[in-house]
Amino acid sequence: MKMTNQRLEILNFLSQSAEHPSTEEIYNAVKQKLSRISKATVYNNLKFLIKHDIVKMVNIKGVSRFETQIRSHHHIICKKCSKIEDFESESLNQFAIDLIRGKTNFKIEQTSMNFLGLCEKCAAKSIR
Amino acid sequence: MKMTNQRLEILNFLSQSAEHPSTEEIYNAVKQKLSRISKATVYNNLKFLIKHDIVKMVNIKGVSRFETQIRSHHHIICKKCSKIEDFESESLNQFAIDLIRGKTNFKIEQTSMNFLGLCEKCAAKSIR
DNA sequence: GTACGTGCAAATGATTTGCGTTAAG
DNA sequence: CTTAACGCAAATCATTTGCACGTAC
Repeated sequence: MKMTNQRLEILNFLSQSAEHPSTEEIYNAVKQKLSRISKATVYNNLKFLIKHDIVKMVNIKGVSRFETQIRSHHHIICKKCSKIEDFESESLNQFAIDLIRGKTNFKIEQTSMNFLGLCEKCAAKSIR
Repeated sequence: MKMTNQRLEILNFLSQSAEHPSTEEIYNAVKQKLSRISKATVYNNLKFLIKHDIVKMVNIKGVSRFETQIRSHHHIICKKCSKIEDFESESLNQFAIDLIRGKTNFKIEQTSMNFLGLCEKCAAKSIR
């Protein structure tokens, strides 16, 4: 793997970010450090990092958002404000994988669970 | 709810389709019956049907795909060929929901799990 | 009759591509 | 050196929007 400044800064930004930034947000952030970086480079690198299982992508309302793949975890997403909360449970993963094995011939490599609903704030607001 | 021919045909096509067609595919199929239908109408109706929990959307490699919301089920997706297999398990849903309740204040309304890996065919091919 | 849905064409936004240049290993 | 990565601009693709007209209720 060839390591470039651009790749490093993207990864650096992603690993420090608790949010799940979009391509646009990543581009703007990295631009602070590498003013000449292009969007194509951001796209290329995100694709590269995903292929190498370093970064993970979630699609929320048609927008791609990214995060570093630290450990397998899942997302709890607010339907209204798009806020994402991370959620991790090894037992849930194991439960799911055990269940699937035998039922299908797919070779499962990765699980991605999204739970959709309302966050505390939006739930409070919607009681009219 | 106002029911139109366009809406009916889209729904009709989706409920007969075992695949998970994209907007483009839905448009082409419905065009056979309603030759004057526009893409905007397809988009509008899909959005409408999702809002009313009649249709569900999955995003695979940046492309939106749709299916009728018969029962809550999950997807097993091939990373290579994008083939989608449906997978249903009430006990898995229950396990996940029970686990989350208490850990977070989100009000979960819907669960969506995607399992990524290789289908039988692609797995066989990749043994080089 | 009226609000909502439709078809069309143009606009927008995200992502990809082609290509000449640059830099990592 | 050589190959992968970069930056830029143009191209493509999915989706949205504005608007005049049509139709379900």
